[in-house]
Formats: sequence, structure tokens, C-alpha cells
Amino acid sequence: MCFSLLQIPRCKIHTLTNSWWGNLYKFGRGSVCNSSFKVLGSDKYEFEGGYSKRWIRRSVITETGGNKNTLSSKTSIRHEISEETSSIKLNTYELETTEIERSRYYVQQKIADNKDLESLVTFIVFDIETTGFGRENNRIIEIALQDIRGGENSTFQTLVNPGRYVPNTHIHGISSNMVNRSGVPRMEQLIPILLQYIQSRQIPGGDVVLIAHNARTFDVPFLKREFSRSSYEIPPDWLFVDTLPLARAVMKSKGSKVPSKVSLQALREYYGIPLVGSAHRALSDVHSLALVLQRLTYDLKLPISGLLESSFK
DNA sequence: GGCCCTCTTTAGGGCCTT
Repeated sequence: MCFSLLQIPRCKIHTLTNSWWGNLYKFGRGSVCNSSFKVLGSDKYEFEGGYSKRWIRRSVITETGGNKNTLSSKTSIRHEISEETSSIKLNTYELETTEIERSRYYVQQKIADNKDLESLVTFIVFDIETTGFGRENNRIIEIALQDIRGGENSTFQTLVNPGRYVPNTHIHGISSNMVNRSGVPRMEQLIPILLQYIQSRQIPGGDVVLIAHNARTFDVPFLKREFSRSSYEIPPDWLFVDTLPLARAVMKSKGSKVPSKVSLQALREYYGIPLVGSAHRALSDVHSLALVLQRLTYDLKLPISGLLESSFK
């Protein structure tokens, strides 16, 4: 359904000042069909549609056990401790700062080295459903990814067995019975498959950019914690982009009140993107975010190089 | 937890993610 939007006839290419812009942005807007532009690529970056079975990597399809409408599936001593703690925090901060600087340098160097970024970068939108917000006491129960270039196996979705009760079924519709079963992979079983899938989408010599809404403070730390529990590390060549600050920037530029207009649902409604499937299911939210991302990058006049510069490791 | 805004910065509250 959402992909039918992409079939809307394109009428005219905007004249854009940024040289990247003309090459990268193309998208037909249903309600404003006087424009067309490429999004994150040339024709090969267009989405393709339908929730056909061929969308799903069969090796990780899991049984949902139910809803088939859901998408496939511190005194002196105290003072000393305080000083020591501060020192540790400071060191951690310095390490993090160094890592950010390295990441920024890495991206800028990549941009400088590669004139044809479009053909080298793989953009993958992803989303996770979890048993709660805190990453220390909760687990991932569903994960979905979508390579925005489209093509065969462009999406990946699976439930994840958390090995524990799911207390927030009322949010996403995923119950304990759906995930705590033998046919659903545990995170340690899933990670190798996930790594293999993303590698299969990666262009040799190119980078992978994983995009999520509120990625910086939720999805990425959560994913990193799950990898750590399974004795894995996030691959060093993965970059992440958070669409939340992009959305805030767009809403600010439109004069909207930033705090109340930047949830994924609010953005979907703002851009008139129809909901396909159930909200708060990973694949449904991924499809929504992929379309939201197109609008955000368009509104911000953000080329691939700009999107890359907003990435973090 | 990080980011943003305001009735602000020596702070507090709201939003976002499930």
C-alpha cells in the first residue's frame, strides 16, 4: 500500500542548487503532485512494493503464533570515592569524545575520498520492539530492517525470543506466547544471521548506514547492549543516523512546536503517509520511517553527504 | 538518557523510544 505512493506519476524535476540534490532526490508526493525528486539515490534507490513473501528472508521468518495481519513475520572516604568516580566519568567522556571525533573524521574522509557516495553507501532503516524502555532490564522481541534501495530480500524481519515474560503486549501486540517458543530465535542465534544479512546488502568497499527514529538514545544503545550480552560487538564499519534531530530541524523550520510534533506517528500523519499493518510493529514502523526519511531529507535539502555527516558510530 | 525549550543556565519539564 505505502509503495503505491511511489507509483504516482512524476511531473517535474526541481531545479536544485545543490549538485547532489538533483541526482539524489526523486519522490512523488501524493498530495503535491507538481514535483518529483530522487530520495537517497537514483532510480535504483526507489522502493518497491508489496508485502510479498519474497520480501522476507526466509531463514529468519519466525512463527508469530497468532495475528496474521501483523507483518511477517560520597566525609573523607566518601570524598575520595567521589573524586575517583569523577575521574572515571571524565575518562569515559574523553574516550567518547575521541570516538565521536574519530567517527566524524572517518565520515568526512569518506566523503572527501568518494565522489560517488551514492553507489557505495547502503542505507538500511531499522526498528526494534522490546519488552520495555530500559536496556539493562529489557530485551528485544522483534527487529526489522529495510534496505531502501529495494530489490530482492530488501527487508528482514523476525521475532526474537527474549526468554522472559512480555509485559507490554498492549503496546505492540506481541505476546509472551508469540516469542517464547522454540521456532523463535534467541538474540545470540539471530545476531550471526543479522550480520550476514547486512553484509549481503553491503556494497564491497562501501559503508552501511543504519537509520532509526530516536536511534541515538534508544535503538542503538539497546542493540549494542544485546550484542554485548551475546559476546558480539557492533561492526566498526556500521554508521548510524537518528531521524529524530532531523525531524526536529524540519519542524523548527516550519515553525511548529518542536516537542509535540516529532514522534514517528506524528511525522507519518504530518506527511500523510498511510499506516500499513500495525503501528508499533517493527516492519510497519520501518516502512513508515523509510517514507518519513524521504520527506525529511527533502525538506532539509539534505544530500547523502549531509546525511552521512549527521551519522555517528 | 539525550535533546530541546523556556516562565533558563545555580533549572525544570517535555518529548522520543517500548
